[in-house]
Amino acid sequence: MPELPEVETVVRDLRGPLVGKRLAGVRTSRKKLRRLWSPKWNRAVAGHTVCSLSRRGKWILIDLDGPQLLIHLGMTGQLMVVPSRKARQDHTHLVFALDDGTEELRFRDVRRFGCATLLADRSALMRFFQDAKLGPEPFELDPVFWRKCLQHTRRNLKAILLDQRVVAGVGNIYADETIFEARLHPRLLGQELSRQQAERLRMAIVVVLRRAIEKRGSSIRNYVGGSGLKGEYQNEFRVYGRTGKACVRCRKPIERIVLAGRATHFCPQCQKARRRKTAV
DNA sequence: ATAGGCGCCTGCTGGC
DNA sequence: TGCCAGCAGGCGCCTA
Repeated sequence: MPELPEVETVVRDLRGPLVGKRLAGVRTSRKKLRRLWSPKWNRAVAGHTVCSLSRRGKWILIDLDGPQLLIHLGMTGQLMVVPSRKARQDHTHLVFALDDGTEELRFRDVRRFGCATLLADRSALMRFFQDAKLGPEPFELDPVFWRKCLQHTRRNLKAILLDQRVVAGVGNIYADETIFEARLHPRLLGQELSRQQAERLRMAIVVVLRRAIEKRGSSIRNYVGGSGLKGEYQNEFRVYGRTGKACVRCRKPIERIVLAGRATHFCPQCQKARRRKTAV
């Protein structure tokens, strides 16, 4: 479910119900997440107030006015504030009681590819992202840096867009939609792009992600934002999940291949395999 | 440097 | 109808 637009939607939805609230206590399930929640963090969190919520790539950052709570939703993670009386759904791994305990913040993750971790302060947070070599936000992607990432690599466009060190937040859906928007073939190599094509791709990322955020992300399967409202961008997919269906531009059937180990959808007519030979 | 494969998990769908 | 392979929005690790 969660790529950048979905994570951004969750963060926006949760600001209202969460900012200013005090975390009273933490309860954990026995099942282990990818990065195990350490019991000693329970005390480190208790009594702290949520100062702000933000997003970095696909990470959710909860600033506890000192300690930094970091959550990644993986493939199936959900984060929501609900009345405590409401029955806990299966696969709820972390529960933070809020204020007087009438409400709680719940982290639920069916496949447990997500994780939650606590860092001591902002500088630890900086170090965390540095160690991960997390790339820039798509909306602040410097054209010169971007070109450098493409110029000398023999990786294909799909692999490059999925690489969080190049640009943070793009996943499988938005990679396909972005490459279609730029009218490039996903199998093209970074080094094969002309300067204009590289710039077209960079702008396509921004266009696609902005639009997806406007539509509150994509709800395929059962994704809902932090408020329980569904996303609508799935109704605007032009290639993702449309194998065999007519291209919205040229009516040719959309094809599905595997690149970088992931299902990849594209229009064989609109997205040319080879860059046009430039007359020298 | 880079592609490809696997593993981590659970649940749903489509084809037989 | 029932079963099971295949597939799913992420990511880290290993090998060649």
